[in-house]
Amino acid sequence: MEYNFSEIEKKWRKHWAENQTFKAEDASDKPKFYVLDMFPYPSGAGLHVGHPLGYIASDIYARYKRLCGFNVLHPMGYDSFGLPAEQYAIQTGQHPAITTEQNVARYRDQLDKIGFSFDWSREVRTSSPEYYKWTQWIFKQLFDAWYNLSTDKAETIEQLLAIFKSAGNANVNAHTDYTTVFSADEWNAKSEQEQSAILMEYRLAYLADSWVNWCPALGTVLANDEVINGLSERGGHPVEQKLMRQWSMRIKAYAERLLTGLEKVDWTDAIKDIQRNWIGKSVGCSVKFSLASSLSDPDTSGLEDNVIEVFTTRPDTIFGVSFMVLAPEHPLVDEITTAEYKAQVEAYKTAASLKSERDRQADVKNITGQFTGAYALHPFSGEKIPVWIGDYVLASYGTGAVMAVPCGDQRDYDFAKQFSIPIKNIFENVAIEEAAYTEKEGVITNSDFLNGLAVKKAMEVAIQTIEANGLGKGKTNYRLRDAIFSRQRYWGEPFPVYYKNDIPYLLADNQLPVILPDVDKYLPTEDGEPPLARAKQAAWNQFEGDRMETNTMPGWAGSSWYFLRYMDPKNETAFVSKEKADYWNQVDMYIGGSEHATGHLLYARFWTKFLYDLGFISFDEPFKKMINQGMILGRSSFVYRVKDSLKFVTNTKKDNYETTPIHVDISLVDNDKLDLEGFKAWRSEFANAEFICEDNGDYICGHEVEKMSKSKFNVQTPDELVDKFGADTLRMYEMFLGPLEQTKPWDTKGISGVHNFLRKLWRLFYQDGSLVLNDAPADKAALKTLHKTIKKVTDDLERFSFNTNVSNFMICVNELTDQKCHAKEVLEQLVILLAPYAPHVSEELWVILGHEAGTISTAKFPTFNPDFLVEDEIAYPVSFNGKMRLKVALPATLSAKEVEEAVMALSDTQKWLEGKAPKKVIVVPGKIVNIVY
RNA sequence: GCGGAUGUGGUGAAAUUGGUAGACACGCUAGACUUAGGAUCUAGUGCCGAGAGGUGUGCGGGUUCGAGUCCCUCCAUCCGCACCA
Repeated sequence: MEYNFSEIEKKWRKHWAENQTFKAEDASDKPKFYVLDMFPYPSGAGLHVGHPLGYIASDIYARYKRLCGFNVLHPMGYDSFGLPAEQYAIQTGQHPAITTEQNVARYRDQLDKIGFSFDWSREVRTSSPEYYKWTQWIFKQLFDAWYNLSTDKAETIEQLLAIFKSAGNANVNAHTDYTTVFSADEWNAKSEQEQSAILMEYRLAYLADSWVNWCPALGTVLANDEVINGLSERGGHPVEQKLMRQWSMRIKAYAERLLTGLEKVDWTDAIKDIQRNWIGKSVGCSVKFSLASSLSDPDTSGLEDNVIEVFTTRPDTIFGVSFMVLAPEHPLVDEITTAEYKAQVEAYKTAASLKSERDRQADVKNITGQFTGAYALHPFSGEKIPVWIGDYVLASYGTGAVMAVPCGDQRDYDFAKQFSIPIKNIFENVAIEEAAYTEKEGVITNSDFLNGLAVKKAMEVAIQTIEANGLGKGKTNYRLRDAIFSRQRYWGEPFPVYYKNDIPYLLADNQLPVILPDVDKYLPTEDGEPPLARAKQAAWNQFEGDRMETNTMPGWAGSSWYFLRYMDPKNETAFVSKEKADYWNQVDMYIGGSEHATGHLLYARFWTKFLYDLGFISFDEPFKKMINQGMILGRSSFVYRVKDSLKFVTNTKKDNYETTPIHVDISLVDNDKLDLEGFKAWRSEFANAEFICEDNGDYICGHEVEKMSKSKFNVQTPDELVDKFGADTLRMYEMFLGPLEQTKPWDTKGISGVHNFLRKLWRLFYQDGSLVLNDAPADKAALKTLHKTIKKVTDDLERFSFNTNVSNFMICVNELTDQKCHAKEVLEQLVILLAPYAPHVSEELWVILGHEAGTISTAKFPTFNPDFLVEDEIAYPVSFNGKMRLKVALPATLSAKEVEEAVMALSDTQKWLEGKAPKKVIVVPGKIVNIVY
């Protein structure tokens, strides 16, 4: 019997599907283990070999955990709302649901071929109404919640309303920018409209006018992380700034908890650092500067009522302030600018607003600014400080204004030099002629009550004094911004929101889901309204008030909680039941790409914390451990076209001609050798191609490692490899490629090595068509090989070293082959070890070993017995001055002293000593001998 | 500029705590076998050298009996952030 992988694999996939082998039970005596992959967006292109890499690793781990006696949850689904299906709909008119359905079917087909142990009964799709009903429901909870800083958690708006009605907002400590204080009576006297507007300032999901990244080509708003270098991530269209009324999520309320929560999770430092950086915490204090009116300019009278509030991380340098800078968009700019400077300030503001965010950032070297004519007063010295505007100050960070300390900040220093503003030095014994002194150490001078204090101490004293004088207070700022939650797209979740007199209201729970209505076209309306504005009233399954919300939710809405839905995917009365959420709890192992560091992974943590605050789940971090698989790069092939001709020259001779490299489809290339006829047939323009070949008549292509993409013709699909070599080979080969986390080039050359390994394994069972398995007790060498392998495989799995495990299996099979071992006793254990990696052939061999069909996934994982590894002899490497020169086999029982004596007695030792006496002999028992001479 | 990661044969890589550098595999060389199979088997394969031997983990230093591994300087590549006060 031969190793017929295609029949074996087909048979077992059918068996698993029919018997629901991998269905997870919601309750079990076994401990639970949740292994999750980041679910894919089902794109039209299907899977390439890079996609399954993480899925294979997680599948191996899930299968391993099952063998270790865990109740494993290992689900899969689709993040099926998204732009490509919508773009396709715009072009063809085909409803995105149809496109999505087709793509999902193709993905499923491809995934099935690889033999994953997913529990498909739990599949979720973010675009199905049964799923997005609950996405809408969670949105409702966010709308109906505020953040209580006193309890440091989200609470319901109902609770907040009760306080407002009985006591006003004076004692409410909420995360909000709303500063007006009102009493209970005042609140109760307000109109519904006024109350709604105030509550909006507290809600975690809120409507606000915000500056957004507007992409005219896509007709939609994009999140910061969907914009790359001023272009849209999808499509590469230009993006501009625009003020729009948008739904936002008050994620800033969770900034500190998102930061501290990172300490509780087992993620790589790289991802944690990206998130920390994104949250961007900085500690300092706010300081209020009052404005001075000028006697000579009557225009400035009354200015002293205004204050400019700044945020600084260096309150210790307050006496170094020699000017202030406001962002051009700062609301006080118009008010404080004197008549003399009006025109120049207006011109500067206009110039700044015309520059895109991207230009402003790209233009760091070019220092620009404009004096406003106004002066502020130093809070301690009372000195007059000129107030400038400059676009290096960002309106969206801190207070949009800075106190400039040129001696301690390089940007302030450059600005001062540019505009000849005096620079005051407040650092003792530090030269600032060339550059600012930005170290946070040293001693402060020229600074009144801070004189003689070390920087750290001066910060404390400065904050104390500022607070004591009512000039400001200690404050922490975060760079993290609230997340815009509206998109002007069709293919996303509709909001469970309607408007009456322009006040937004939620639909009732029993009206959910609000189903995506049909529209005639998937484009924005002529007035720039989102596509849903095209829907006729009758097209909505729910319609209340004057109009429905026509924005849809962003892509990250559905993916921020899908891991919870897998726990209870069919629940019609809750997004997940409390019991099931308690049972399955956190994701124990999450595998996916690191590109989601500031998007999905941050939002999912935010929603998890929110749902935890409201008591729906009992954990506040979703992903306990995470591994980020590296990208698999493609290997592109090139042909070299001789300039102005249809001649193509082989790689080794291309330097003799003037050529242009052209990407050629990798399916036409085998081991760099081009299929000439295939190439001519590939594209009509090459039908009459001529070739300048190697001397043996072959045409050899050049190659380069690049990202896989259709346009580079270097996409390798898993399907053809599965057909050629089988899923078990593909699974093992993808693991064998290198460490999971590493970026690595794809190359099919090595796949035969893995395939040959499986054939060699098969030959331990069948040789020349007949079964060679025997019941005889295994000899010592075979047991040693087996237990050595058990140990290595277990250890390597625990540290997620999937690649070295493949070689462990190869070594094991090589040794057993050399030993001519066909003992059931040994092979049975080996097959269980291998089952997570090569599940199909393992199932087949398991049956051949006499077990019931389909039971290997519940077998017991072998345990390592060190007794089998005990050695009688150790081959000691002997080095001289650290260089290994010879080996000597000595009994394992020898003491260090005995080893030394035995080694010194060797004639070879004397030879290497060249007659010199050894100065020192180091013996590490069981390991090595080093002789220093 | 800041933060993170990586750098080892012709190629993918291994070396978990400092202890034989290059396991395992691809490729290549030579040979065997044959029912010609993306077979199988044997031997070899870091570099220099006929050999003895020398040399070798991005560069340069250091610690140590011993360094791919620890410390310092520098270089290169990749990823993320970037006027964040």
